[in-house]
Amino acid sequence: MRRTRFDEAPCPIARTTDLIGDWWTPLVMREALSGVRRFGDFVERLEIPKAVLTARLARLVEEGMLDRVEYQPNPPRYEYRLTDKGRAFWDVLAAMWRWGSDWLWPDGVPPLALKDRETGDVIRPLVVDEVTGNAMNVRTVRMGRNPDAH
Amino acid sequence: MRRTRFDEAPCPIARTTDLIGDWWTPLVMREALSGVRRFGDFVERLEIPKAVLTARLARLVEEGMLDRVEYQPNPPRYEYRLTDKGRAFWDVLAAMWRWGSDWLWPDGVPPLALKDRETGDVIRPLVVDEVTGNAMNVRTVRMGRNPDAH
DNA sequence: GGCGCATGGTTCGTTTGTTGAACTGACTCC
DNA sequence: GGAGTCAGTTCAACAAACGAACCATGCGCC
Repeated sequence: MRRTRFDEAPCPIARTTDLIGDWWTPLVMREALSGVRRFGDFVERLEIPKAVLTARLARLVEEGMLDRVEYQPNPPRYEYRLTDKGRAFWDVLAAMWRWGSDWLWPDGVPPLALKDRETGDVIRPLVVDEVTGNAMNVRTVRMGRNPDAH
Repeated sequence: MRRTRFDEAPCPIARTTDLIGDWWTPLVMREALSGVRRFGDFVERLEIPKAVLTARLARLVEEGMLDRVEYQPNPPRYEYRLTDKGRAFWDVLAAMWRWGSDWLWPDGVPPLALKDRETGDVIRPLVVDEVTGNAMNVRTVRMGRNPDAH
């Protein structure tokens, strides 16, 4: 089942897809972002085959989304800690959360919601343009040469 | 050993991952959102194996992200048109675009940028809370029971 | 009326990733 | 010294991805 790579693509979507474009990596990141650090906890919470988890964690460490840190010397035991890069990835998962909530429960509403940790208010992620604050819309956007390139 | 499915998961991230968690579907959607409709154009632009494209398009049609529309009767020829659900998926790709731009060009900046179709201004997608307008941040968020459920 | 071209696929052999169960190795606690 | 903990590795079966070849229908051209 060999797999085509996009890690050298000129498009940020393609490179991101290369990194997280499988059915386990986003869930591993979801767990990591919920505070999971240990191999056994990932296995238990996701029911992911251990061999697959080993491979995914290795890639995420290699890509700098997680750090593999020894948390006890004897016997050596390692845990996986989020880096800034990994933490920033939350935005992508939040966008997936919103779209999934809006479109993948045809007969109602998902049982889970995102909430503010302090106030408990429901949070609804929305993708906007940082400058104008306007919601995204494909029709008003195009891809073009980056004026800051070179 | 079929791949593990998450389409009945209670978590929107998991269901979304089930749908787009592979290395072609996000790119097929990227092309669809750039206006590509025809089988041959997807093949040409992505260099995707035709059998794989056939499978991906079938899934996207089944899930209601694309419509398969006959655009000529003799010989019958079909094209793939975005639905509202598919168009809404742009937000997820925009979040991936932003994260990829920020983190996957360690030695510079990607050659491509998103621009406003009218003004040409560079657009930087950002994920915020719809109510407060504040940027997302994992640390201030938790997942919990949806108060609107049931 | 036969020939090549366009288009939207299907078929198929090979390669490679996924799965899940069994196993490992270093250490601790009793 | 036996059971338990934990972070993995190994292995065999299977399924999916790859890419090249092939197919089917109709069109315009000579």
